[in-house]
Amino acid sequence: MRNYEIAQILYQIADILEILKVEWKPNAYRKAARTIEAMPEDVYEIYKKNELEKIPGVGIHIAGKIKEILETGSLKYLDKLKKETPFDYEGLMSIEGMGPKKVMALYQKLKIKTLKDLEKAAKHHKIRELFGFGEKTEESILKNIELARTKKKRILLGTALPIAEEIVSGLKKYCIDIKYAGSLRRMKETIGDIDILACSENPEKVFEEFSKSGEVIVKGSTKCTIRLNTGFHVDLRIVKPESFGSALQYFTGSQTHNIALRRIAISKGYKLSEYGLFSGAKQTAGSYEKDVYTKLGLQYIEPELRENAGEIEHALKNTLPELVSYNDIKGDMQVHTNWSDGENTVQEMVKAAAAMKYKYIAVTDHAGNLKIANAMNETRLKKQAKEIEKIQKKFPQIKILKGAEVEILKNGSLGVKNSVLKELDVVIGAVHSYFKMPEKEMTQRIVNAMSNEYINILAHPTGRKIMQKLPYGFDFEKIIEASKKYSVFMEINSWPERLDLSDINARKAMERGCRLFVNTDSHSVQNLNLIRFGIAQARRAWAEKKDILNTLDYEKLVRVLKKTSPHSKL
DNA sequence: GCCGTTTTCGGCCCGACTGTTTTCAGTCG
Repeated sequence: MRNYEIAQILYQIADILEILKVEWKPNAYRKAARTIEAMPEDVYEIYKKNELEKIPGVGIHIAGKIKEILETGSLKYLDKLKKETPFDYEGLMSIEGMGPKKVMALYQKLKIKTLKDLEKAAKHHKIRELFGFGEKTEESILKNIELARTKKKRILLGTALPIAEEIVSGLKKYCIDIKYAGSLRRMKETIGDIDILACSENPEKVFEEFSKSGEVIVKGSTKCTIRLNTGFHVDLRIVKPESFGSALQYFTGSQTHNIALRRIAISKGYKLSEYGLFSGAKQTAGSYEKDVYTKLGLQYIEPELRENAGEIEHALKNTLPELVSYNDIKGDMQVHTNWSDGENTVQEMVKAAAAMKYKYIAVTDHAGNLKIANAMNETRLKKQAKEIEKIQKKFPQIKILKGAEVEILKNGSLGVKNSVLKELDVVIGAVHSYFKMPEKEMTQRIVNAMSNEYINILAHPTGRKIMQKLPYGFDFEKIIEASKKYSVFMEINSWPERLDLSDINARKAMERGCRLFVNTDSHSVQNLNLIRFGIAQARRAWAEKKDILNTLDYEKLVRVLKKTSPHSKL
């Protein structure tokens, strides 16, 4: 049972309790759910240590329920609650504008149980007759049912960021300041909607220009929401300059981070809102985001850390890590060319990397017997090595490492002979087949591969693809141990649908003493820019510069690849 | 249901927008 699943159960309880008009308990369950959802440590581990009640927001009762969930896989309390709400509350509440109160009212007055019932009632104009409902509510229900059918759920960070950047740059000329906020600024792997914050002397003009990008859903004096033709929502908020910092703080979230921050504000006699930090009627901070944190007695917290996953406690004690920066990367360690399945030549890739001021780049085309991806055999590897040597002479400012991405076979051996691997500067191992092996065998397979003396990097270690494919089952703890034992380093793959290791797994690995690489797995020149997504996940995992090995100078990097010093001494 | 250098009882983040009703409840973020 994963943290996510436990959180979902607690959210369900909160929803039902809210429908049943129970006071405050929904907040308590929701708070516990959010904490658990964002926690890097497995709840199961905490349960084993008998420390469930140490989780913030979890008291004796919720701890008992988590225990039951972990021990039996279900929860009697939830089953009982579900019986009290014999209608599809989840489906009904998934309709925009439908909350617990309306869902319950419609059930009691019209016996509406399902989305179908709801649609039918609306079409027959039954809803407008009810007290508290009206014609417009009925129309919006019909419209939103239709939209829910086509609605896209969350989208990848790599998809959302360019959209946001385009909107921001288009509106810039009408604004004093404009920035994207929300989960996008926190660089979360998926984004629910895009939040943009601006201050301007002519807000109406900004809203007018903004409205051209999509269909207007909500429009007030300070806020406008549009729907892009992909179904995706973009919010624009306009505030006064003296509130821009506090608004940026507020709209960056996360929600749990903000709630925690506001509680600190209250405990110090302040009130914190998007308009500023107030002591009575007097604003003590607001123009600059940093001031909000400073005035609350906190270290500035980078957006990527704002998940209420320990960052506030550290900020209070001034012990936050100095995160690896977006400029710290000195080279990319996984890059494909047209020797295998990449689009560009070695020279084009090297030239692009040099333009990024990289000090080194590893050319790591697929090698071995992999049927897909045009993998190279021994002869072609040798040929490519010669070409690399030629190109190296043309680009003295950047070191080109000869490498390969090698298949980890079913039994854990590598798809290329050791005598060939020996000649390479860097060897990347990856699982590309037999994803559904039993957990024990998969673990042993990967550990076997890592014990090979020439392998350096384990690529996209869990094999997950966001919103498409779950990680293959294996014991992550054992891989962490193998990583340290054999000096084979896991990567954070920057590809937006991979981001593998994830922020949570990367943090777990680093807490256990692992160092990582951040690579793009580029298949074209443009892909080299994906590195920012990988670095973002490293930052979300609390990585400092020392934790990321491709921040090292070339000379030190080579020592790492030659495995001459143990993992712990790097 | 949780939590406490104001409290073991009595609070619980805060504000915008919409639609309904006519001063506010519900929903959303």
